[in-house]
Amino acid sequence: MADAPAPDYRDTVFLPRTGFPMRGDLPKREPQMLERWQRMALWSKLRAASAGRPKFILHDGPPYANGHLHIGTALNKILKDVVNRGRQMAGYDADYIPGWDCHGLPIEWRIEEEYRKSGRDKDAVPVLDFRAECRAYAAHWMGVQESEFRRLGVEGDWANRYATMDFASEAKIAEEIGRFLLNGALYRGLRPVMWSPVEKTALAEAEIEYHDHTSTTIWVRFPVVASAVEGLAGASVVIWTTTPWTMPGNRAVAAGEDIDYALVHVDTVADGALARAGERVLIALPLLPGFVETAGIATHHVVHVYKGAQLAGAMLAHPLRGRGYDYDVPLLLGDFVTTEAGTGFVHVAPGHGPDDFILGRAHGLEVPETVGDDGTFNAWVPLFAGMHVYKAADAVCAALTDAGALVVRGKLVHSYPHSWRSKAPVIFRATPQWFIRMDGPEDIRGRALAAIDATQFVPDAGRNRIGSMVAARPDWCISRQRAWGVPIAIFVEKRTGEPLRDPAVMARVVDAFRTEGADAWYASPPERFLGPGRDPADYEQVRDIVDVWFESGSTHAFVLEARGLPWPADLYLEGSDQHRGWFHSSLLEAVGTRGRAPFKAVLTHGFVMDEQGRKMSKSLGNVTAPQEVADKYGADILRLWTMMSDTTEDLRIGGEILKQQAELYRRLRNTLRWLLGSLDGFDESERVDHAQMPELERWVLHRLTEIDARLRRAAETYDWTGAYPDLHVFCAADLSAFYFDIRKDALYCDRPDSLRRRACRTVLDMLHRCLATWLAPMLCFTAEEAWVARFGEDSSVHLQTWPVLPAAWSDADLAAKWADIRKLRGRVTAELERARADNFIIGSSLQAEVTLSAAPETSLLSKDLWEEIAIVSKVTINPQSSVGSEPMVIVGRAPGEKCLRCWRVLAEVGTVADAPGLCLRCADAVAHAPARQSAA
RNA sequence: GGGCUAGUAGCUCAGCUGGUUAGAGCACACGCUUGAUAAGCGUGGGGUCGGAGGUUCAAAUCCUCCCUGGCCCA
Repeated sequence: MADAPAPDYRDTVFLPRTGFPMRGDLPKREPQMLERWQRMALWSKLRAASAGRPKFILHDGPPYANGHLHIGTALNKILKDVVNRGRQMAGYDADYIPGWDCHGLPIEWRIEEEYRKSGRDKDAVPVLDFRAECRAYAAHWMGVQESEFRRLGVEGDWANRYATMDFASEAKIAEEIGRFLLNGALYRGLRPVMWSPVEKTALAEAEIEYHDHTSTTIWVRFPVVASAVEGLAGASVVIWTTTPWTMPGNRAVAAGEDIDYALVHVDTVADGALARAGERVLIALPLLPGFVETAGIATHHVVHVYKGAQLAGAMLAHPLRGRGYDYDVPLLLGDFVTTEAGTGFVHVAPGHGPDDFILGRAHGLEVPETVGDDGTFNAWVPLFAGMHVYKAADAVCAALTDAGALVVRGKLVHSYPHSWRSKAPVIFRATPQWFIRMDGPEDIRGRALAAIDATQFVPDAGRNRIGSMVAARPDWCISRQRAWGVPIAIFVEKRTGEPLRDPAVMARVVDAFRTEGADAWYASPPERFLGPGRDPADYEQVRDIVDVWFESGSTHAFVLEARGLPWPADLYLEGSDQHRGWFHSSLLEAVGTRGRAPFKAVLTHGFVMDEQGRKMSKSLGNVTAPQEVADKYGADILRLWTMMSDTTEDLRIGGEILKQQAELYRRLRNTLRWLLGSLDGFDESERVDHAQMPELERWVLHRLTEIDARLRRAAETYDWTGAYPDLHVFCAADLSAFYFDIRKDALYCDRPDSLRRRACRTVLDMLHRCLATWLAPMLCFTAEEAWVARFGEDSSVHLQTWPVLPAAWSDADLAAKWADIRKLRGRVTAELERARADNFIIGSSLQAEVTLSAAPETSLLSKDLWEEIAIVSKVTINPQSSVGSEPMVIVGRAPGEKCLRCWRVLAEVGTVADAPGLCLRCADAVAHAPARQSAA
């Protein structure tokens, strides 16, 4: 007996047992999960299961069908997916229809590029063939992006996704334009627009970017020919401009009302200066010193100083008078004139600038169309006909010099608008365009502002941002001179110049588009739409297409309304750049046609930066691609990253950050794994009522009610920031490091019928159900795996709703008490550590005996419970506590032998006959518990 | 250049209606465990709260300016 081997009790211990692997192996497992959901038709099951519940509609803002997903698009879609799944599991019917934006310049540009590469001429190709190529291109990328979105776990009605190029969409877009036509808000006007001579089209603000550009600057004399003011006869007004090519379009000069202007007599000039001794010029007084130097004026004296208001009304000569520019040029007042640069006089060309246009219109000036589509001067323009405006500087300067009008010529590097596609500089050019008016009888602006007030913004700063834009924006120019889009399918009566406002014509157009697509506009003769009784010769068929922002601004009409979904949508969710983009155009479109916003709430997120907070760019090599993350770590890791970030601000991503996310994931996964293992063989008969549970279990259930409230609030308000980090802390700090660690003893070693163990397993069951369903919106793959591991292949966590927790579980007093308990426990673990480090008294905490004294907290629990909570073998509570002093913790070696089964060190070990090396509890357990079944 | 917005430990975030030695998780170091084990537990180090002024008895928290990012606009 003395040398008999120690009995091995390992098989009598209830260790965790589960097939749920420790390692996620997500890149491999996730695609299999996607196939499984496809097989089980999860989407239709979801819709069927939630039929009759309150609808939740997040209306998808369409990404552009061009190229692979980038991280920002992935972030956006994941966030949408979590919001949708969250609402679904909170008890709604969250129907989600993803969609794409298909028309527009970028795709058209790509097709043109292919043409150029293969030496084909775009203009020689029939427009319908060209459009067909664009359509095929967009369709291709829609397919690519769909599979990339789905790989990220994004769930939605993919089979019925929408696209702006669907025939039904094109028809609806035409119909929406028709609404503006019929209600009078649509008009044709001449306007200076940003025009790209390279692409031969007007550009939207979104299509413009600013780069440095070197411009020729000129100072030019405008001789005064008539003025009510004494002493101006024979003098010249000097203007300054950075765009010499606009001189042929000059029709006025503007001065500032309150600016002081000096009448200067030039006495002497430097050699080579174009300024002339003896001449008199007008210059804004603050700008005189700079001008004198620039113009090479050696000596001068100021004859008189006038206010701008005094000068107004003077009549000037165009500097090229006698060379085809013989009209008079009035001197007007403009509030846009400043003395920051130039001469304080602004040359006004109504066809070439917004300020110029507005001032010209106010004074009834002509708006000459001096420049054609291709950026060359029109044939009627004297001196410069046929010349390209970018190459006109020398010619204009030569002509001005010849006319004796040029005072100085210089160069300036400044920020100048360029086309974002061709990178070429753009010009302002007056062209006929179609507009939706903001301040007509329809009062789109006023109603849009009211709609903004009535909308919930998350975060609230968005309201201010979109509000100031709407308040300040000009009329909406919706026409584009391009091929790939929905035509502005209307006719203009040649006799009156008025658009034809006939609902029957609109209806014919819409019907044709619905069955044949917008190509019908190009493929059919006009009489098909005009109908009988109208002579096509009397009408001009508009060939412009509509701004793509108008199309995407109409998605609410063809995705929600046309499909019978609730309108307005509950939520629009996009990046913060969409304040000027989709939120904005959707708002104006819906307000203009339906009088209110198409959304009840707007959520915005920030942009994704690299780990240093810098913008991602190929040249910096700091780009993180969502596909690579999914392939290397798994989509759940990317989803986790999204939800662990503060999405209201810009977020960061990179190698280190992703590694950290993988660590966070491991904690969540192992929590689920241990739960599953510890619930092995769980039977309903084990359940214990809340009232019979130990306080520790009731405390866990209390914590569940807190997390539950947190998540439900997130689902309701869409503000998920911090919700999942809180859940993670719960798993790490409350469960793994505290509750699980404490309960391992009871779970592994107690008799299966012990109340303590049954209560624990009851709680573990609840924990598993809560964690799996709570994590499901974020970790859609892993949560499913953890659900199926317990409830079988036919089940799905996504068909569940979040458990409704009994209100009785919430117990604030208990929470306060256990906060104190954990504080004291912290002192014990710190003391145990010191005992380990300093004196090598103990290794495992079960080798320790702890004496607690001198504080009221020690009486919070009984000696036995302190042993449980502190995971030590013996606790002694010293009754001689003096109230109010710091608790004293003394650590020693626990007396007795180590129980071979539960490893507690107790004096009682070995006292039971037939149970060598066991404590009383374990002896009892071994005697009464059947040997464990071997794992299946 | 203008509007909006941010800058708290190596990382992700709390704290910010001004008030005890600024917190958490992760990472890191050290240790324990070897019955969650390519896991688990504990202890610890680490921050002049972007910078400079100012208000106040007291500022990460309020004000001003500056620096560095970001989005939008010009």
